[in-house]
Amino acid sequence: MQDNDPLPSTATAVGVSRYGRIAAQLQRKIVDGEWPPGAAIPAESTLATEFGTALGTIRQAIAVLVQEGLLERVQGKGTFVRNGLTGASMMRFFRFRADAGAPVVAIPRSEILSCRAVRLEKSIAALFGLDTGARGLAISRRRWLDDKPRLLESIWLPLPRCEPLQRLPKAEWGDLLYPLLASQCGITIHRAVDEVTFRTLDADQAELLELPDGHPCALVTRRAYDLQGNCAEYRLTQGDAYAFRYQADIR
Amino acid sequence: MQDNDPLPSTATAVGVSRYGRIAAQLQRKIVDGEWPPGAAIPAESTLATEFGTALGTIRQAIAVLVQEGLLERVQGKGTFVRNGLTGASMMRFFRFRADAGAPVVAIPRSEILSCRAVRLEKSIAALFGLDTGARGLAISRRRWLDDKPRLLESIWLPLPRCEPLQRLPKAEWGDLLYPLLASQCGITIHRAVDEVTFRTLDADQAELLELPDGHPCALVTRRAYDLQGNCAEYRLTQGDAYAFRYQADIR
DNA sequence: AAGTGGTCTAGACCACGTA
DNA sequence: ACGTGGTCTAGACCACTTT
Repeated sequence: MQDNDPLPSTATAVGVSRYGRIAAQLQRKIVDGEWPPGAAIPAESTLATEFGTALGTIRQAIAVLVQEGLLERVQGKGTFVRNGLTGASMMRFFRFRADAGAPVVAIPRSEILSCRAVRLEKSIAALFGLDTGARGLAISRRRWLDDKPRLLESIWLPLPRCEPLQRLPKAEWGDLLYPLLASQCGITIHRAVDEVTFRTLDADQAELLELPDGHPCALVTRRAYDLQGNCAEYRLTQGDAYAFRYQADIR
Repeated sequence: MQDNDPLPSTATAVGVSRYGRIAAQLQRKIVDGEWPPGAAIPAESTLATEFGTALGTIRQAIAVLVQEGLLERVQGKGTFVRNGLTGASMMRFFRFRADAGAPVVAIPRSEILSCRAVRLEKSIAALFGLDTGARGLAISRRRWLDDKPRLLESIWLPLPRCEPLQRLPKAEWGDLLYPLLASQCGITIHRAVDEVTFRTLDADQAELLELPDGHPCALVTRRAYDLQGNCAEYRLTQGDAYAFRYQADIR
């Protein structure tokens, strides 16, 4: 019987139970990239003999990570490491295009207005777990759908980690940030917390969105977290309030 | 070994598995009121002998209902039927009071502006599973916090079921609807789906909320469901858009 | 046919809450 | 001390997917 280190690692609610410790060890393998996104993890029976426990215990450990959204079980095929968020989910807050009932899943085109290294505001630095005055990347984007400007985004990223993006030519950015964070910086965004409030647009913002000055807008504030649970992005997104729609399920 | 009816009953995703069927049977007991909200259900071991299955199978059945939000397990004490929603959760969408960081949990005072029987709009009747032209209860409320009007609510209820409310004097309504639905009509609200959009107030609404005409407002559309999964309430809530705040967790 | 996860059994001992 | 749910074992057979 091997009975390894407790390994409280990150966010996994690890009590002292066997399956909790195993779950933490499996999570470590995912976080360290030993089991990359999309890959299948060893079969339950294999893990059971490896860890020297009963099958049911391994199943319980896997259930924890499935619940956390890190793993996905597929009957008859295996258990797979989930890919991170793509970032396309931002559109779920807005209902652009004709309300033909069809949920909009199209990815809006991204136009990078600016991208430069800055000294991070105190609160953002703290969010990233950095010291006050630490450097970060500040990105400003405008996003288009159906040849109309729809969203304005201000994005902050921690700078030692996201340095590769600084040297990347704008032409190679593409329309989605998270795949870029994965390929260039090795950061997998796995969870995000969004907060929605309402504001009005100032003159500059209104002009960029081709809306009247003072027009009401929805402001979505996003904190995105990597596999280790560290915040790796702070983002403000603004769009026409009248195009805003959000659905919440309350149990 | 007893192997009772399949009992697909309501929303429980009942495949053909043993624990699925047992989950459906347990749910039936809750829905029928045999196990009322707050009560403890029999111990796992008791249920296991009653159903003639292994303990683990019962545990799996209970897990399904816990996931659905119908049951709650408490270590060392037992497994309990959860109380329905209180309705106080509407306030989680708004941040009134000074932004002292403290989440507002206070229940706003309810002022009933009107309450009368009407012919339901086609779409609402369909939502309730009633024929077009069926009757319903239409309620208009204004809700106060800190001696200021904060929210306007329009509520529709299906009428054969909610008849007791029609005869109830306004003085006895109190501030929350759902406890009233439970005590007067035997309806337990167990789940709700909210949708948030953005509007502006018309003159009448603005006056009632003591805001300027045309002021931006958030509109929350709610469909509330009872234990059987039938819709038992349709509600529109409007409040100052600049006091609106909603947080969403994306995994 | 072989391998995977899904279901199920019949036990055991532990941790927690209450009396 | 007792009853509850929480953890764990060492098997078994089934359903699904791929070779």
